[in-house]
Amino acid sequence: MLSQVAEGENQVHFRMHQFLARENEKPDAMLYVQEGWACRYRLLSDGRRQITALYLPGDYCDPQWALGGVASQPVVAITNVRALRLPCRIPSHAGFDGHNGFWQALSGMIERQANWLVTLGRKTALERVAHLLLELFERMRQAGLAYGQQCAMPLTQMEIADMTGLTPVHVNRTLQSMRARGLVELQSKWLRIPELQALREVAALTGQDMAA
Amino acid sequence: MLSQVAEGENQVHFRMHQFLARENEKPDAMLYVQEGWACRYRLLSDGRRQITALYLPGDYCDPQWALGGVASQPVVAITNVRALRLPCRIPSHAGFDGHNGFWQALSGMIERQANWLVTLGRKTALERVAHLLLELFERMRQAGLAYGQQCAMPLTQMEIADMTGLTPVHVNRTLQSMRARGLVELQSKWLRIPELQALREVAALTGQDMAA
DNA sequence: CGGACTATTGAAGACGTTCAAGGTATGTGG
DNA sequence: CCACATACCTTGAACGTCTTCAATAGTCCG
Repeated sequence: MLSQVAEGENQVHFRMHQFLARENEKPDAMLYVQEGWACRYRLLSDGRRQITALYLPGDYCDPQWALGGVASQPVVAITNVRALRLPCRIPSHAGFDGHNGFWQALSGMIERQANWLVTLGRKTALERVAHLLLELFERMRQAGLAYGQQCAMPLTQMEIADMTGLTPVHVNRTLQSMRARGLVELQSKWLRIPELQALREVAALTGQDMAA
Repeated sequence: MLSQVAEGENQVHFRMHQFLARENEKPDAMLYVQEGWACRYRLLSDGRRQITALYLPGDYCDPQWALGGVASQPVVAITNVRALRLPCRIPSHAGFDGHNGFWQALSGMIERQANWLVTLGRKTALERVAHLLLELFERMRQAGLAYGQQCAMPLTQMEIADMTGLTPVHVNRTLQSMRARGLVELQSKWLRIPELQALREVAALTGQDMAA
């Protein structure tokens, strides 16, 4: 997708739990994630945390940096991450070549964000977790990282909780319920979805929520 | 803010409850809201509704249309709306003139969306309603439509519920609690905030959430 | 092998929902 | 200008989902 020229020079690595960006920092480059997962989040003063975006291989981190010039929320590596540094500016819309993925990435991020507003505002624990697992699988599949009906899933239950707005305890119970129903198989950081359609129905998606 | 040339020709009106855009429609123009309120939302199959964005005077509806070319969620007028039709395309970033507000509007929308993820995922009813009323007041103030510590607030309690992810009944009780504490005065579509700082603390904002 | 993080389980409790009814505005047509 | 219909707001009581607290097991990795 990107030019191979001088890739090595612009490649950067982050270890698990290392920051890709800190709050209110002015990033000097956007990152094109090649390997590993990261997340953007916000922390409330009493410790409550909400993850507001996930970055998977093939994602730009973060398109918004090119708009405002500032990272308003911290981004931290969930696993080890390998990425490419890209110029942090709005590409000319005339020359779509080179970074033709930028607008698509920005649009996709806004779309996903709006979908999560619906999920966090109106859905049950079961629907929330289903939404998350489905989105992860679909995004991994589009990145060419799904194998059949399964893919890597490095999130801990606490991270799932911080994404879905639940407590880790309740995520645990919800996952058990889903396993018991045969909706998902999830163990040792690996996710398998026996019946994609069944999980879609449980997630209460509207059809516009994500690539079918 | 916008050129006065030929304004009349491009001015459009929408009545309360009329659609500014329908789901999956390809809008032929962006709208610059001059007067009135509108909202974007998503409806689940069982009737649950979540509002995902509010459009107030001075807002663009919707910047994202210029990116994807499609309105993925319906937009409906909350009050009567007067707006200007603008070309629905990404402005050249070299020529900021004319639509210099576009990037700022887009960036602001993404920012607000991320803040609502935090609120819907992690905050209590009281904090949610406080966040909403504060945001409305601040945005109205920036649009020059606040008078002292008050501004118009045309939302019904049901619309507040669909924005905050609560039930209308609980919004009612939350508002009463806020009134009893002297945090807000809200009657006949008019909002007054006696102590801005007190409400900010109740909203559990982080300082980055919105213009101070 | 030890230490820390992660997952699991149980019991009690809180916050918000649901259902239902009554009261108050608001706007329209006669 | 009043009558009426509709929408909106308010209140009460019972219920349910999810949280909180706490303790135990499992897993990973140096």
